[in-house]
Amino acid sequence: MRADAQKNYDQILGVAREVFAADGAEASLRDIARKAEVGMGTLYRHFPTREALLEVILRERFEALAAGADALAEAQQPDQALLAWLREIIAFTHQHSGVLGAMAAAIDAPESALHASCVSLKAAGARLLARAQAAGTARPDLDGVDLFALISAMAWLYDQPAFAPRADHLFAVITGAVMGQGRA
Amino acid sequence: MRADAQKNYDQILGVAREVFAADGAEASLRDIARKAEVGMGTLYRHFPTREALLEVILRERFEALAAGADALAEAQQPDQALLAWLREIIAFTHQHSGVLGAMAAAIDAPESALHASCVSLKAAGARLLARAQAAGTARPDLDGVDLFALISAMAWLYDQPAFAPRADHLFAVITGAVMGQGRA
DNA sequence: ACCTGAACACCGTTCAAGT
DNA sequence: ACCTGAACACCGTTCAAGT
Repeated sequence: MRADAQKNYDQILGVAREVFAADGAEASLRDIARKAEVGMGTLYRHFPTREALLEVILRERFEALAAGADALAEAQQPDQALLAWLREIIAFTHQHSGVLGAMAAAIDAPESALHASCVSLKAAGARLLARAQAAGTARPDLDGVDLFALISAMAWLYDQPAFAPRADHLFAVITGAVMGQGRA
Repeated sequence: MRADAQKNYDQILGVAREVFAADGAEASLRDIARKAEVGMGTLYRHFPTREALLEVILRERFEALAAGADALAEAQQPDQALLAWLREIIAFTHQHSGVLGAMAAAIDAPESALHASCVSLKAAGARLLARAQAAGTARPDLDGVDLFALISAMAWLYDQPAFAPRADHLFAVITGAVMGQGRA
């Protein structure tokens, strides 16, 4: 890559990190270009879609979450590992509002730049879920998509100001249902 | 109201019903004004906010749902009444995508035109919940806001194309948790 | 190669001017 | 009183023109 192109690429990425963190996944791309001091065409050249930009920013976090799933599986009981991982992923989405909405849209869209991340994150969760199910500590009638959907729904709850104060409690209710401990 | 004003009011309302049903609660107001063949100012004169327009359109449905809650309480066992009402409200939101997101935002906003509807709907659900709790067939650690939050989250799941095929199943999982039957 | 910024087609909201 | 539609400040996306 040419030196000036590399500089613009880095500049856009740095600004986008801040703006997405502040405004969520629906943040203004124009605003990002403006703050990065590049033309709109430059932003589009480097990142043809919003998803492409999000993907680069979130990739390492996704990889860490997927790796974390396997580490937890090694270290803890099946149900505790699943629960700990759910806490991790929710803590992550909590700082990136709307990201799981974008992920949900990318699950069925193979052409989306976020698709691969969705699939591997879903698979990481599905492995933990299957392990807990084999141990009899998770509902057997859930699959990877169900788990992803429930995670997304919980992330959505955390994003709503009216519900955020109760979101930790609702997390416990929903994960309780996943663990088959609805009466806990 | 002047005759021409009344005519415009009715026209806007009729068009808005269709457009909101087709495009969801975030539908373009400009599009509504255009299809109703009125100027933007006319739309704003009659409905100063998007919420005001939504409220008029949804009010009778909300009232029916609140009345339905009391009718169910008369007719059925506490847990069955609550479950049947949850089905009703989800069926309703299913046809009006995004409406519960708008409702969630209005819960903590007394100035919103949707606020009163939120409160009465929340109260209707809370009555059914309290009755089931008293009978020992619903988790005692949930309140009206929690129930509203879970309903909203389920409506959000139905609105996501990737999750919609599993939404009925996830409805069963979540309501199972409310009923304290996570292991069902 | 790569960049810029205007152009285009949208949006919500306001308001001067008309009847 | 009430209505209209242009104006303003945004947005995402594209593309001719520049270096």
